[in-house]
Amino acid sequence: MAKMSKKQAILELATVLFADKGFTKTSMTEVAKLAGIAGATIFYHYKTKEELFVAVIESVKVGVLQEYCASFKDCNEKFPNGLEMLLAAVSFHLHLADSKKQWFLLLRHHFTHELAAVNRDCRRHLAEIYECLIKIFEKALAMGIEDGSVRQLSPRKTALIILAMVDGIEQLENNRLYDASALYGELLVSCRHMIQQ
Amino acid sequence: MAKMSKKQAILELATVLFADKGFTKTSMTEVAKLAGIAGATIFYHYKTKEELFVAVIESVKVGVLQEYCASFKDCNEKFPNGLEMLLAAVSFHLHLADSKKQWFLLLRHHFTHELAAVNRDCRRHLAEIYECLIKIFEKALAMGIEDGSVRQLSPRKTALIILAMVDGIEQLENNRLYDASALYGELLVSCRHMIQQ
DNA sequence: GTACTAACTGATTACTCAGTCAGTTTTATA
DNA sequence: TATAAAACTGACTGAGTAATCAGTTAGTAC
Repeated sequence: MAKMSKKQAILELATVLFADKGFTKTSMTEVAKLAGIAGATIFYHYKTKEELFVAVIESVKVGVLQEYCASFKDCNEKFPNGLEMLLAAVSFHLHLADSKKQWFLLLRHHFTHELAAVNRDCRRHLAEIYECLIKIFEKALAMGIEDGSVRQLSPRKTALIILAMVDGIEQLENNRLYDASALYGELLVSCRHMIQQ
Repeated sequence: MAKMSKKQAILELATVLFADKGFTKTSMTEVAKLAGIAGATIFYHYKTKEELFVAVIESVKVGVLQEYCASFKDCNEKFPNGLEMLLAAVSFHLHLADSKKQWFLLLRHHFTHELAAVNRDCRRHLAEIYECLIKIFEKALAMGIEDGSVRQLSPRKTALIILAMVDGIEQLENNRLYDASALYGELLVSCRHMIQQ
């Protein structure tokens, strides 16, 4: 195992636990125990539990922005048209939500949005994350309208709808009542019909 | 205020609090205080906090099933074709999610699905609720394929996708980052494109 | 009125948790 | 090696928690 600072260990374990069990049911003692440090050490690095949570959200933001920047820079050249770019973006989102389940679990937790309502920093991070997710779709749709592969629609509104749809599918997956991964193919077909000329 | 049994009062207040603050952050003392009864009274009617929660979920199930039965019986006659029926069902879902926010908040809480994984009754109620929501969409789609208003697609899978989409929109609404109600019109148009012939 | 039951309660228990604090260890620097 | 700062810790506190229980009240049948 790579050596890392205790502060970093706290952040990473808190990410796992907050995502898995939620804010309230995760105890600072538990984070400390898993990190192999004294309980009080967490409070040396993070003044309160809430501050730790916001730090976790910030790290998710950094991660999401990195992933998307890496995969969608020079996107104008990479795709034949806007329609194909949008479908690629949806695929990428599904793939990322699978490989980084924790991030998206955290974003969906009720507490995250409750906190965002009263905590500036949390709200800012959340807004930046969502803006990044939406912008990719929006850009693809605008491109598609330009190049004729996408019908006349509001890129912004439709981007929000597609985000909601993809997010809804992931939620379904987490709920375990239905096998959402069996829907990925159908989802892409549906998206295509939804936006194509 | 209408007279009601204390048991009923407990159930209704618990519904509000569980929906609003989640399971963990709602204390039995708080429910009792709001109901104007002694804390121990709750444990006379419901053995544990978990049992109370399951009772709340059950009451949501009863509510959802009633609402949908009332609005979608004789649905074969009420709509010109399957496509229009599906759009009506989507509209109805959006409307219900607005007028009965608590129900859908409860269904989305992480804890609800955690509990469903280990509690038979909770799982059964949840499954019945979702099955009801999906069946309406599925029936409309199957009708639409029959009457030619809907393209060839898997009614079941597409019903799940549409449910996920609608649910995602409502989630967006609750997150308060975006005004999802401004998307309702666009959502219906998107659905139409998605499934029409 | 009496007897019986269901509904209800106040006081208490055993426990968990976020956060504090005084003091110790580690690290960096001179 | 001496000194100061940063990192870390064990022991503790006070507030809040679900659940229990012995006992009280309200309702009903006769």
